[in-house]
Parts: sequence; C-alpha cells; structure tokens
Amino acid sequence: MEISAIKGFKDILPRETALWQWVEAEARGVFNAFGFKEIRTPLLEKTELFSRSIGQDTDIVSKEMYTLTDSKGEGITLRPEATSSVVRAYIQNRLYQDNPVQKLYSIGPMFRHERPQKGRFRQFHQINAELFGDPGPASDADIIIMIMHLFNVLGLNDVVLNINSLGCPVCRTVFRDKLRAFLSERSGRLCEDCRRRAEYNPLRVFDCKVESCKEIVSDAPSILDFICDDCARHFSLLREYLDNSGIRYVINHRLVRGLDYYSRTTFEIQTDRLGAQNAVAGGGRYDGLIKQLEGPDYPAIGFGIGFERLVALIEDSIKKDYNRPEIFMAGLGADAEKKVFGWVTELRRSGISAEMEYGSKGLKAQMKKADRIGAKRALIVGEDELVSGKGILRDMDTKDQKEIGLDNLVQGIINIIKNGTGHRE
RNA sequence: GUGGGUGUAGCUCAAUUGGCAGAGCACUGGGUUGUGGCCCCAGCGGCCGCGGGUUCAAAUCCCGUCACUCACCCCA
Repeated sequence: MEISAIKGFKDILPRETALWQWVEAEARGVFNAFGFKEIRTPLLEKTELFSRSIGQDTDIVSKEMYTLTDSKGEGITLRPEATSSVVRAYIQNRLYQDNPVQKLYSIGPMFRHERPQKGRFRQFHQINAELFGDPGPASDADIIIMIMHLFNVLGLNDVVLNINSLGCPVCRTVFRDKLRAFLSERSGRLCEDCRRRAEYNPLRVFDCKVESCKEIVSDAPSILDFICDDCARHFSLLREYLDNSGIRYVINHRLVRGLDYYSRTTFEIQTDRLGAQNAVAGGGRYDGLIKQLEGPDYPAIGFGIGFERLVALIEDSIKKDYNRPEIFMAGLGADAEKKVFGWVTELRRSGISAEMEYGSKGLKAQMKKADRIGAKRALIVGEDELVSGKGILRDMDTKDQKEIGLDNLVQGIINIIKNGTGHRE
C-alpha cells in the first residue's frame, strides 16, 4: 500500500509555494512598517500552557489537541494556536523589562485534531501578530488597520471586517446571566446543542446555524447594551480611530470568539467564498491573559490569519505568473550543448534563472520545452552559430529574434535583462 | 464523534440491460533533418480503492472495509 500523508495534513506543492512566499513577503513588509518584529516559538509546549490560557472547557483543549507524553511522563502538545506560546515567551524572557510594549508577529503551522473539510485542516498555518503592554483603543485600531492594510495589499477588497466588544469580566458576567435567563425561557424552541450551550456558554448560541435558533437569537439582548461605561468608551474611541482612518467595518453584536481569554474588542474578517468557513482572520483583546499565566499585569491584543484560507481567496481572485525563467538555452549538437551547459551555469551563479534541456533533443522539442516552462526568452546555438560567433536570441512573447555575440555572451544577456529589454512585470 | 456524496490512466471524467476498460487534457515521438503555442497521426500510461459474495460472466449487483470530500460540532 502506497504511503499517504496523514488525514488533514497537506503538501504545499511547488505550484503553490510561489504564492505562499509572496503572501509571506507582503505580510513581513506590512508588519515591519507598523513596527512589528518577528518571534519564533517552539511547536511543542507543555500541555498545561494551553489548558490554562485557552480554557479547559473550550473545544480546542477538551478534544482537539495533539497531546503526547514524553519519557518523563510530562504532557506535551503540538500548539493549536500561537498566542499562548508568544505570551509564554514574553513572560519567560522578560521582554517587558526592555519595554512593556512589544509588537510581535509569527508565521507557522498549528495543529488541531478536527474533522477536515473545506478551509479546515489538522495542520494549518497562521500569520499572527500580538501587541503587548498597551491598554488603549489606539492599539486596537493600530492592529486592525494593519491587518486591513495587509488584505488591501494582497488585493482582497471583498472581505468584511466585523467588530464587537465582549466587555470586561465584570460587565460580561452581567450580560451572560441576562442572556442565560432569556434563553432558558425559550429553551423549548432551541435545538439540542443550544440547550447545552445555553448552560455552559450562552454566547455560543449566537453562532448556531439552525433556523429556529437564529430567530430566537434575533430578539436576544445585545451585549453592547450591557457593557460598562469604561468598556463602552473604549469601543467608541476605537470606532472613531477606524472611521478617521477610512476603515470600513460592520458592528456585529453577535460576534463571539471561541477562546476564553478574549475581552473587550473582538474582530473577525469574514468572507462568503470559503464554504462553511466564514472567517479568514480573527482576533481581539486579551487583557487578563499575561497575568493569568503568572506574568505582569499587562494588557494585550492580537490576531491570527488562516494562511490556507487567505491563499484560497487570492487564488480565486487573481492570476499571476510567478517564477518565469529569464532564458532557455537551446543547444544543437555536442559542442553547442557543452557550451550551453557552461553558459547556463554561469548565469545561474549570477542569480539569473536559466534553463536547458539535459538530453540531446531536436530544436523543435527544445523550443516546446522553453514554451512549456514559460521562459521569457530563448537562445539558439548550433554548429553554424558556433562558427559565426553569433547566436540567435528569441523573445518568446513577441517572437522577435536578433543576433547576439557569443563572446562575452553571459554578460550580454545580463545586460539585456537588466536593461528591461525583455518582458518584466 | 455524527450525517450526505464520491472512489476507473498523472489530471477531469465516460462506460446503456451484468457481456473485450474508454475519451479529453497532460506526457513522448512523428508530420516539418534548425524555431514553441494551432492542426493531424502514433505511442506511453489501469490492482476499475481494498476484501469477500452472487453469476457462465462483475467497473456494473450484494455485504463488509478503507480513503477522499462536503456538512454538523467548532474554529484560522
């Protein structure tokens, strides 16, 4: 039996990696402009880190983690999200001693043992950013403006930013009780799942896709009517910053995030192009988490972008040629083939992507290959050209051909490419 | 964990009532001895997911199983 990858784990193939690299480079560029530095944390952490930060009762911790026991009997877990690890690193390395305000980003794989479907995998990748140490709404705005700018740079203008406030631990509790009471009065008309949710996490009922539950929820109290004065002021200042920066958003008072540690601002970037998955990115404020993990009492806010989901949206909307070889060199006859091999090697050492045919082939076959790999130009050199000292340089897009001297050929080709005579983007 | 759909060539998919396993694309070669994309011809390529059963005969019917996929739950 042929060995295949594990369920929910995917190869990112050569035809996709150029796009991944482009997305990653754009993200790094945007983050750098906003003053964020990269941090790389381990993929494995002590299980306790996640159960204490994400929340014991969340689905992620209770049934989706890849957990194993090391030889000393300690539970270790493949990270299901990035924030916990970054917070741990912030505390452990005393990064706040330098400056409590730390702006960090990271890119890498996460692992959750869920049933795979469209836009959902067991190993998936996230682009994460965290801003530690600042409590004000300007930080919230900063991080939201940054992520929206990135989407803009990537050409994604049809996504919708949803924002909400979950309040602080104090006012959220008031609302939670209110909502629980509202739901229990109507529990007879709720679906089975929601009756359970109404007890342990009533906010989750907002996410239910059953029609009857949606109807009930549409009349439910809004958290925005219950948040305390401080939380309300924070939220309205955030909106002011966003408005002044030209950020478009919708206020979604039913937006709930799945992790326990969120407080106040939460946001999600949604799309209808990902099947049942509507979020391509999500984040929010988690002011209590650093202290909860025995660090200093500093606030924080961050987000995660689903890399696969992001790439899927881009693949859908723009087509772009990546990695076209600058030149294909066709040699005819043993002498020319040897020459071509040398030139190709020299060009590659100069950083120019050059290709050739390895076996002896006719010119037609070589031209066909040049076309198939998308070479921008082709050089043709046979016996006649070796004698005359002039090769034929063909532009594969325009079919223009001209002679090019074989003495100092490599420098000549480099000059042509650098001068933009060829077709560059 | 639960439900639906699909498993046939590298890819996308056909195969009538159970009767020789096919097409398009891709790949290789040729038509054109030195010029790519279009056209024509030929070639290469199959455990019909796997195991069992029914039958003279199974890709096709039955049972089981596995995989993929979409959806639920939940999330990026």
